[in-house]
Amino acid sequence: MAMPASRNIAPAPTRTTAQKLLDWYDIHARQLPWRHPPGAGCHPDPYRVWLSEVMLQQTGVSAVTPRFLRFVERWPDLSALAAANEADVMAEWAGLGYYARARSLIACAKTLVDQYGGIFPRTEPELARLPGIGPYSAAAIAAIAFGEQTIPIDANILRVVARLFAIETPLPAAKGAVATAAARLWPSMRAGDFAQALMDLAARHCTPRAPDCAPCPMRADCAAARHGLAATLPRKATKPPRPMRHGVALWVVRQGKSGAAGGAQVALITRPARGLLGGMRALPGPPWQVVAALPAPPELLQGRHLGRVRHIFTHFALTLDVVAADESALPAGDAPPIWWPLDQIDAAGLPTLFARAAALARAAMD
DNA sequence: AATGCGGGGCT
DNA sequence: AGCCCAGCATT
Repeated sequence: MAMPASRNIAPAPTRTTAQKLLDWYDIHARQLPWRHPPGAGCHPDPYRVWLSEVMLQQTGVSAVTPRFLRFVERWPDLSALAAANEADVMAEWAGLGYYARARSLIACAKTLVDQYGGIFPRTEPELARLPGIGPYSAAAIAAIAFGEQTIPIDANILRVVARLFAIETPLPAAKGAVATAAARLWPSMRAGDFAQALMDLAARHCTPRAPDCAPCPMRADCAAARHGLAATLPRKATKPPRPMRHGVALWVVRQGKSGAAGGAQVALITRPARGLLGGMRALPGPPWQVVAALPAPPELLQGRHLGRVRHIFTHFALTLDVVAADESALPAGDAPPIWWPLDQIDAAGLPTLFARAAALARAAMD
């Protein structure tokens, strides 16, 4: 394979580069609830490492931390999670996004209990066979929870390595070169600490937009810093524009049966298990349509227009009109709705889009 | 190799 | 308004 475009003319970073970072990490490691501090002498709980890695897939530490603490308080170990009600787990995950992660998490817990005696395998290839654990997470769990000498490469580590070696090939083509460079950089011990050290450096100093190179312990060894390229790496192919979709969410309220539990109820559905917001509860409504321009609200009066919610997904922008409607407006052919107590809507586990639509609807009804 | 899949916080 | 993030599964 040809070497990547690189300005790594000076001697390649050596093992001392890694040692500099480990020394920095021993002082500056972030304290996180799924971690043991460096030098603790034992590895953190694999259950917590696994859960944190899954939550952290495409999700930031600040968003994950409170949700992680809530989750482990509710299900403190693997057996508790494997025995959990699946709808409860999905509702607990609501708002975190990428809901296939939660379904894989449940499947993985059951697999571990049923086929592995409730014990995590400790090698990278075994871990990578489990649901929701891919190449990165398998390597990360093996290194952090079991001390295996693996090389997890996430977006943070990729960024730091691309800069250290001034790899100018655009992503995703640069991944092979980054893996080769990372293997050269990696120390022969403390693989887990080294991975987490790279992540902490990436979060604190080697940031995507405006890296702060002055405090970096590896600055002297960084080819990008020498060439003033740090802020421009890694390079990325330009992304296509985001198309627009439009939808209608129905707000259908009925009076519950009289009695102690009586009260207003709102119609919810459970979305299909696969696909967008899969397996999550939602407001009913017809399928969303791709549009070139938004329809004016008066065109969609199947009921009283309560307001509009705009929501950005990864690959399209949605405008959702929330409409108060009669029970007869529910899409024919759908399964019967779940009649959820209106005063407990916050406990329904709605993903953010529908939580915002419901909040808007309740405000508009007052 | 490319695509689908959330959401919030940053600039 | 765009870019970013402790990626994975599917095709």
